[in-house]
Amino acid sequence: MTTIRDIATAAGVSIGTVSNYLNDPQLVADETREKIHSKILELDFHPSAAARSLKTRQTRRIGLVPIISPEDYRSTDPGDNAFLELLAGLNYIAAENSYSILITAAPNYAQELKTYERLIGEGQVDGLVLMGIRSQDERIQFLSQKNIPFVAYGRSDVTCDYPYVDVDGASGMEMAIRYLTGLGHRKIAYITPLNGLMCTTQRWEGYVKGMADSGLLINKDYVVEGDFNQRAGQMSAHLLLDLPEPPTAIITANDICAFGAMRAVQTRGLQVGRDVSIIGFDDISLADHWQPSLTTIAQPFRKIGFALMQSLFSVISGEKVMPQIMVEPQLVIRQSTGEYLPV
Amino acid sequence: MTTIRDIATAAGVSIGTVSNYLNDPQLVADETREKIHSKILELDFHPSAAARSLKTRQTRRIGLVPIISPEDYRSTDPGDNAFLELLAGLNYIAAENSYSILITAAPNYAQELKTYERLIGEGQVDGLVLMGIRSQDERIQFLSQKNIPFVAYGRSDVTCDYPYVDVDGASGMEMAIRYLTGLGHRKIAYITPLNGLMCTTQRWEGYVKGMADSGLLINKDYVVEGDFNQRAGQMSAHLLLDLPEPPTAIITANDICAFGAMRAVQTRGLQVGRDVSIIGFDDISLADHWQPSLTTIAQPFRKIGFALMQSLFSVISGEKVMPQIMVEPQLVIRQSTGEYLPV
DNA sequence: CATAATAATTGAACCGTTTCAATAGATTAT
DNA sequence: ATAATCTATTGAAACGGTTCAATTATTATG
Repeated sequence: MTTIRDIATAAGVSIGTVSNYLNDPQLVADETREKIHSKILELDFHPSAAARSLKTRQTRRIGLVPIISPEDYRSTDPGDNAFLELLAGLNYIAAENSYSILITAAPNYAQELKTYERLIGEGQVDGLVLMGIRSQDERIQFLSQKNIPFVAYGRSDVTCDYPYVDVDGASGMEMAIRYLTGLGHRKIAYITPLNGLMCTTQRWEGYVKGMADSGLLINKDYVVEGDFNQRAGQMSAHLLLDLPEPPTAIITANDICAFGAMRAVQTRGLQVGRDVSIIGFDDISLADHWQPSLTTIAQPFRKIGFALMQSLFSVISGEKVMPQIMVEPQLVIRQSTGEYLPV
Repeated sequence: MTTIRDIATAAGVSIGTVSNYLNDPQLVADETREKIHSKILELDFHPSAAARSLKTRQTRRIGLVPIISPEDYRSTDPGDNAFLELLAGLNYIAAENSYSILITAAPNYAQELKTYERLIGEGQVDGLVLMGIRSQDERIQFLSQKNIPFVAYGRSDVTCDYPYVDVDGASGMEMAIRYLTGLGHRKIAYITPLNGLMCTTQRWEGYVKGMADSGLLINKDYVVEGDFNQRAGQMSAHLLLDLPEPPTAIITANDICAFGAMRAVQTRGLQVGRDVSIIGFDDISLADHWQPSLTTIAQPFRKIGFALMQSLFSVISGEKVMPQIMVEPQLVIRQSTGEYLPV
């Protein structure tokens, strides 16, 4: 293994000069710079990350902590496709700044905080990205209080102020309802995301406001507590369709859940988009390729990933600003929604 | 920040003893152990990963290098769901051994090897996991030659011997063909994965052997070079169905591709499973929830992740064995395939 | 009882960088 | 000619652990 000492010896300078070259090449004379440069190539030198990090207290790594049990696996609220898009976004900006993403699994929620604490305590990462933000999220309180750099993908109802990037879920819901009422729908059901997640609260507010704005009363029967998977969508849709007066439109927790709901509608011999309109959330790549294609409230995950990483960098660099970015979702209209047809 | 010195002082012992406690508690007397233990809790001490790693040359990190451009993103051949399952598998075993996964994006294939080199050179990771194994994969040659610990998810046609975990794609194809011919199909088309990937070669061998075993000749028109996305499946299926004598069964590159093919079949007013049988590859979670549900050759991604990580650990620990594990895929029969009905 | 063996602890060297005060040499100002 | 300034380089002290030969205390052996 080549060390900075080998380079110094080979180039006939002191290690201090090589270090200068590494960190600020301007500091060394042209001739010396050339000599060091060529020796580095020749001897295939890569400065030790550990030694660097020990001295500078910088790791150029960002931590991400999914919960992974042997069977189950919930990194976050965004589903597979969404999560990977987000990760790609994070990673792309990270790589541009020679950062990497360190993924450390926690076996369950009980170990979660410990894992964050260890990651920071051991100096494994410079900062953290939080996903799947919950109500009264302890992670936010913990990290804020300890003054550890982080960004969250999502707002929370905690007392402290913290940096986040979030999608305006309420506004998305309002758009969806405005669109549906515009099509003549009045019986608009809603399969909610998981209870306890902040996005659930926010979207609910949007649902309430959207219904009120359109002069519609909320029918408790039309609101079903759901989840992010097909099974939940399917079961919830069946519940809704079993009602004496079934809804004519259903807004779901996310696209995957919407697929399940569509399935339920179809197995009853009804036609999605004509008999029942269905709206998803996220706009994963499958939404456009589904049969019929899915109308959905799109979150630009890739860009959210960019924004999260950029925000985290500005937090890490100690700027006094606290990034709090809201992203507007977009309603993408496809075939799963259509005009209300009076029977 | 608490250091080992603080603990030593507080507990009234030398730092050597604290170090012993950290690495092999048996070495220190019961009484001393207790004292150190309580001081560590009290002072919230976490040993610095950098300092440790500098001395021991161990990082307890495993590297993974996806290719991420601002728009595109190909980590590997497995699609979203598959990749996450694999990652969950890796991460779970990693976490059990207090390892983390370090994900570092390379912007393109040209930068790929450099990224691997840097990761190892800087001592960022103890080993690497390779995915999307290609023909004459330079990564394998490079890492083998440099004696860097790694495992690959897939065999390759390189001259050197290396550790891998792989699914027997050929056997999977044979099973699929045996099953289809058993249903009476004789015109069996095949949409291949991306050219250049080793899994493409292996599955092709399985296709050839399977056809031969069933006494069927290979019709060049029935073989279409495909890809892992819906668009490719859709276009390829259209090509096949446009033939004067269209196939009655289509085996596809993966499930997502199969979804595209199903779409093509359906838009022509044909019924999947009756008029045309379709078989996917992977068995992602959607396969079972698709309409009609997809018959597919299942790869147990989660378990493959386990095996990859375990193999990598045995390579890292310097055992003389070279793990080379073959996993049998399984044919999962669902609704997208059915008996051949003579017209 | 002396000696050998065992157990517990210590102290210092070392891992490979960064950092910064000190120095040498060259250039400019007085 | 001397002092002041600037540029390029040096050398040594950190950073926070691990490791291992040396030391001390304790127990077993002949």
